[in-house]
Amino acid sequence: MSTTPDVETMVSTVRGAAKRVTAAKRTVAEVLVEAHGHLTVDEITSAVQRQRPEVSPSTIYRILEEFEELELVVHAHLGQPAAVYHLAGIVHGHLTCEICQRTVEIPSSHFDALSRELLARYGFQLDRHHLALSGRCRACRDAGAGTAITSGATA
Amino acid sequence: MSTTPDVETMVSTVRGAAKRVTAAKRTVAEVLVEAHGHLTVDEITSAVQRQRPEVSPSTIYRILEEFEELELVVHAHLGQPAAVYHLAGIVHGHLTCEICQRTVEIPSSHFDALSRELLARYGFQLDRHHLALSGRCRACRDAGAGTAITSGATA
DNA sequence: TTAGATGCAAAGACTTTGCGCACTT
DNA sequence: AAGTGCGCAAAGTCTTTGCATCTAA
Repeated sequence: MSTTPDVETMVSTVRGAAKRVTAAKRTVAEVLVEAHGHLTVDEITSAVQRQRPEVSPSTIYRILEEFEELELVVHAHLGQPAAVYHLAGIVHGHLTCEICQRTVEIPSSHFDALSRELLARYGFQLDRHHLALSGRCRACRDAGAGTAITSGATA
Repeated sequence: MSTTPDVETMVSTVRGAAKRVTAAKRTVAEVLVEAHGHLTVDEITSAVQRQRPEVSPSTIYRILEEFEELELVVHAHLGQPAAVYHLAGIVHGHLTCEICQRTVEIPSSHFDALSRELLARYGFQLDRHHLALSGRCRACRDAGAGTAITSGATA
């Protein structure tokens, strides 16, 4: 039921919800489908503007909000202030290193036991789309805090 | 090693770090010690200003930053954009309901197994001070999304 | 045709920064 | 006395909102 949507599916969903299919929406959908990791609104905006320079950030926000209501995308808050978005259906957890800020995606199955425990003990239904944990990645731990950013930037 | 600090301990730590002990810092320390849950900067500011109206938010930010460097406090990002702060030593996880925004604190022991798994599998050292998960609390699940805010506000 | 979507600009929430004076040491 | 820390105000980042216009249906 939660397979990664493609552009056509997304377009159909929008249409099916009695919303309008616009060029901006189509482009955002394309960008999200082509992107592999998570993208900030800024990144999405830049990518969209490469094709359609007139599209404004506020429109991106509105489109993402709509896509989220339609359960086409989900967002998460990782280490940085700006939220990141990715397609729904790619259900996974995020491990963000608080030193180098890099994020690793891990299968959400790692959360199975915890999830069951939280439900049983607290009646709390874990949202598997928003799983974000912070800590220190191996590289930064090895480097001993501080001298961490060796190879790249955000993944 | 990580017992909850009291005001005196905090003051000593500040002094020991060759930082100055000011009225504002003392008041922030008091507020944090007296508070039981986590507080936003806004809440801390209001509480501090009740005693010292001249203290400005920017000072609170600077003091919290210093306290965090001294490992006296930690902050976490729960559902809302504003970060929340609490004393270090109160190591626990946070479960935030994405409907009613209420947060429950749970013992971090729930994360033991997951923590071991992440370390073994990814070399990722989970930061037990920043544990924040979102999902739906029992009340909101029972109420069936939407009609959720029945009793109170943020805990 | 007509209501939803967009673009632009302004406002809003949260946080950071610059600067000169006050206060701790 | 010396220099850190503070108050105030301005700027910065991320996000939301208002409104006139445009456009998908």
